[in-house]
Amino acid sequence: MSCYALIDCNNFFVSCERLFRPDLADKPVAVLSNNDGCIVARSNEIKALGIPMGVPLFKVRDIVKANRAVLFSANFELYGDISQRIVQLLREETPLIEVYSIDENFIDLSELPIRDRNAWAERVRDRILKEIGVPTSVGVAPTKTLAKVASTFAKTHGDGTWVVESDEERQAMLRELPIEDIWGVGWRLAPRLRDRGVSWAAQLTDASDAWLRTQFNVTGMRMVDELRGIPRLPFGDKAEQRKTIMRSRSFGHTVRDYFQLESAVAAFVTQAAARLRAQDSVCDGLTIMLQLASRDRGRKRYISRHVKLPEPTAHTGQLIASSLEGLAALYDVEGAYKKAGVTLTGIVDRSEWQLSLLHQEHDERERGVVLMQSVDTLNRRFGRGTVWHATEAKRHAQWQSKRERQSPRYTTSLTDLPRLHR
DNA sequence: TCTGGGGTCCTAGGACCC
DNA sequence: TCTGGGGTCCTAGGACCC
Repeated sequence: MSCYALIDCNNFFVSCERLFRPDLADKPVAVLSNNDGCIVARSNEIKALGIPMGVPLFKVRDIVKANRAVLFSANFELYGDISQRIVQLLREETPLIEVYSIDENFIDLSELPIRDRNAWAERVRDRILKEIGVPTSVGVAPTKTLAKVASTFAKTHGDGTWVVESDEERQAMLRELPIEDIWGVGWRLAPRLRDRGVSWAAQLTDASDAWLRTQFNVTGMRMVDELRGIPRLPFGDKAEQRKTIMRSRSFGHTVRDYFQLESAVAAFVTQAAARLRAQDSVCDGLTIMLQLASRDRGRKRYISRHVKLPEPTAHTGQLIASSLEGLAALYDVEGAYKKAGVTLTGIVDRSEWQLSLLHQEHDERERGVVLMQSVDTLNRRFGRGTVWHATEAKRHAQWQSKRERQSPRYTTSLTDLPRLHR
């Protein structure tokens, strides 16, 4: 039978900040999103104050102040580095790992010769806590969705671990799981299901497929199967192959100047293209998106334009050229913009696409790919932005987000090393 | 001609997660 | 309680073509 583990880092960004600030161990601590806009990570003390996930900072400013909560701007360089150390540790356990997000890793335990899964889960949890210093919740179950549920039970019902071995245990867990806590049921679906008398996950797995199909699309049906113990989600490398890749950022200030938009778009394309090459793919189109500074009855307004590429590519220069066509078509001198973004679409494996190529064209394209790979290697080794495209023109980069409360890059920059003595 | 069927591409936006 | 972040996937509806 299939068996997956989810290793979920508790309050991850907060845990990373606390690694170098032990004085904050039992204080209310939160981490903000880019541009210091929303709260995206909360210590238990912050959660206890009733501050929800993703809330805009301005809405909770008073309660933050009254409780002397400590706020940090997001420091992704630090979190990314700690995350990589955890992945490395897990790889010592098994190569069958899927890096799901910066703070979540799945492991396929199906084929591993483990006699006692409880003991395994506890040992892994202990290792990450002792060797890296980050507390985790480890859930083990027959599907990825159930492992995710188990990891939340590890927090609420267990001592950091929760293992589902039998079908009785699976059903017992689902009888205690409110539908809104299911991975894939959000604020829209949950009230609708409750209206129809469904409050617990077990009621979903017991429902007839005919009825379920009237409530869910393909994604929802997949989710129910997963809860029933039937794996429907891909695992491993395949799961990391994105069908779309997006990079976007809100500006620190409203932007009107075309050249600043150009430099922002070029920077986003550069990042997205590196991600595209990292999964060894090419794309055949891209969409440029701008968010307008003005609102329509409180709603955000977006405009977008899709550009079809002359041929599939992963070449940053070609992608930037096409993206600027799209930007020029969207741009209005009268416009004021809050945010820009780029989405790469029509993504296919490079090998798949190469099969359709003629021989003589092949060499020339291959040289472009090799050049780009060298750029990626340099930027990986010496830091993002070591080699960059002229259009990114740093002198125009006044669109950068706000980061007013960022902690030092303790682990990735020599100038930011913690000091023991003055 | 405004029409009927079917396919594809684009835009806008919904829904969810962290 | 549904948005002052970022990201992915999905779908409805319109335009356009055959």
